[in-house]
Amino acid sequence: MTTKRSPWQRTHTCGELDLAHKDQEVVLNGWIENHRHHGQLVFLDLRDRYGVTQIVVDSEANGMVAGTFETVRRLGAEDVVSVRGKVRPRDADKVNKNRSTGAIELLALQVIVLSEADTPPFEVHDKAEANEELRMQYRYLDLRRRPLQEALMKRARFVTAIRNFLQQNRFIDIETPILTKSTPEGARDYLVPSRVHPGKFFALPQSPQIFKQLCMVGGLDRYYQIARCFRDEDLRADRQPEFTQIDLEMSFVEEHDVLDVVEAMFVHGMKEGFGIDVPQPFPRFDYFEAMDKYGCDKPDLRFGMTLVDCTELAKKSDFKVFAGAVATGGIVKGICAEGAAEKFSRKGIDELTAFVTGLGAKGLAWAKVTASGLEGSIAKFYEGDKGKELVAHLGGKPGDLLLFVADQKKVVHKALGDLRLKVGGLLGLRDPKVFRGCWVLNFPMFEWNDEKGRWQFAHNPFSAPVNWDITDFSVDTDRIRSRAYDFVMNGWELGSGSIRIHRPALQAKVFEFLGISPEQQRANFGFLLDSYKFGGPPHGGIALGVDRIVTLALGREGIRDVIAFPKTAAAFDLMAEAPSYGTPEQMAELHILSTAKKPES
RNA sequence: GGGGACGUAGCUCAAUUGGUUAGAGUACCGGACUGUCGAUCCGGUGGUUGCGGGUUCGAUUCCCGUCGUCCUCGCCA
Repeated sequence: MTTKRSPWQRTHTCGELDLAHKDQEVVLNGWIENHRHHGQLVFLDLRDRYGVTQIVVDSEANGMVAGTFETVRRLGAEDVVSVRGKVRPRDADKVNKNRSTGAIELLALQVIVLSEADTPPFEVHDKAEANEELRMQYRYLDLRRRPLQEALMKRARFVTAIRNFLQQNRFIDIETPILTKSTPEGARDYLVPSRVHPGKFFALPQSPQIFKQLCMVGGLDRYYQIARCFRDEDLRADRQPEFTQIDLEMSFVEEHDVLDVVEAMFVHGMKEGFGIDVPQPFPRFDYFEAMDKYGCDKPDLRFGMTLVDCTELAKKSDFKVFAGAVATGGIVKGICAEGAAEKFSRKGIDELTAFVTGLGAKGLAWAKVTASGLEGSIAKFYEGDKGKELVAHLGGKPGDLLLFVADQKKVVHKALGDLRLKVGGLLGLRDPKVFRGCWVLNFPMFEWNDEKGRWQFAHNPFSAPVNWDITDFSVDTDRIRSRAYDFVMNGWELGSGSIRIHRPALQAKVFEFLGISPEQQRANFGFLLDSYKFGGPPHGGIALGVDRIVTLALGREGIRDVIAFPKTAAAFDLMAEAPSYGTPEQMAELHILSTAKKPES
């Protein structure tokens, strides 16, 4: 084997030449991004991952290899070439300040075509627009562009920082199976038929949950994995059928141990990966506190405008809507939009009203605070001292806009919580360059499923109840809390975890309450339950969504913008055209008969 | 599974109330040009208006169905 560099191979990248390389003879490799012909003088922009360098091809240049100029005349966009040339400083008035290499240009001595390109289906340079369908179909072309390259490079830096941090904090990177067992609760599984076991299927993991807990039983103490997870559910801008989590688990810990280490890890990753300083510490909210103040379990802390309970004041008023809601067991809450009075016309408020009624509220009560009192739909019910009391209760001042919803608590929180976000957005309070994290703890353990007519896990079946000694889950079920926590930033749920149950009797009791028979427990989780019989340590952990974190940090629209090869909303890979039909031979070997009608081909 | 938006030249878009030969920019091809950097100038190629059906004298336009993309509700323990 030769170790010698071939003559066409690059000595530098397209992003690194500057005045320090003056007069050097170098070789660059890259794609033709643009070409500008001036008769006997041609400019080429040569692009690689590192940047763009201007190549000058002068038909009268000394020392240029014969035929080079004719070669260059035939070049087109996206052709791959090797250019040997001499680095030449540009005149001061010809410097391109938009490029790192803008102070120089490369005077070509020889150009070799390494690969010819057809006219691409869309223009590859950054300024050209192309619809997302086409960009996904020709993803390798979109990958040549800066936005995706930047996202992938920063994503890699972030993940590397996370790995380094966890390695230094005694976590072990452990791989868990991709071919595993289907679980009955939770999201729909992707199934993989077994050839060797007729009629049986593996499932792709929705997360490594059970395996990471088994790592704790296995005495590994601290586990982590940058883990691919699979869920066969309908997609959104922030969901893909396969996605990546920073998954970790720790033994002999309580909530604060997990939260502290994850918070430090996250802050480190944001700094190293994206250069973003995230202020610490992150507030830690009890679930009900978050619901009361923000109307949701993933508060956006970039601005205030918290929900204020006005139920007591509402009782005193003659406003039938308020009184009526209270009389039927409902509540009244309001938000105070600082300085927003003049920013919302009557029409603007009508739009807000339509917004909340679309969320189930019956209407929107409002008032503008003036120097003399209140103006607006509820003003006549809150004249004089009553009005002053209301304004003071909400912390309002002249120029503020007060917005109220009266209804059952659930409706109020949904409507007013979402309204808070909408108004905050309209007032420019949700700056994408500001990052405010928080924790929400002690989620309800169960939630009622109307459709199935039974209780189900609100978080996951392994989350411990706050009270270890609980014996009967059927008493005050809706008030039982679990030691589950969410990691939230700017209104996005970025991570979720819990302290787990590690005692088999308690785990069995939880399953029993949810109507999962001992036989089902054995069939689905037997190996986990068995493991606890041999000494399961107290443990807990969390999983953070890498795709969402990167999307948020870079201010992108959706997670497809930070994934190299994403799928469509219908979970289809437009480039690979996956999934595809199995051949009859494959199907037979896998003991599979499809009931789907295959379109005539 | 439900709702909504979109689908016209390789790409990004336009096309009056349903009316003449479906246009523009860009890309591409050809020509001119030795200092451009989103080069410029001149000329040219390029269309199953996603697909199928219907209404109509006439459909890019209206209706139905279907396919695809995106958003959203359900769903995502």
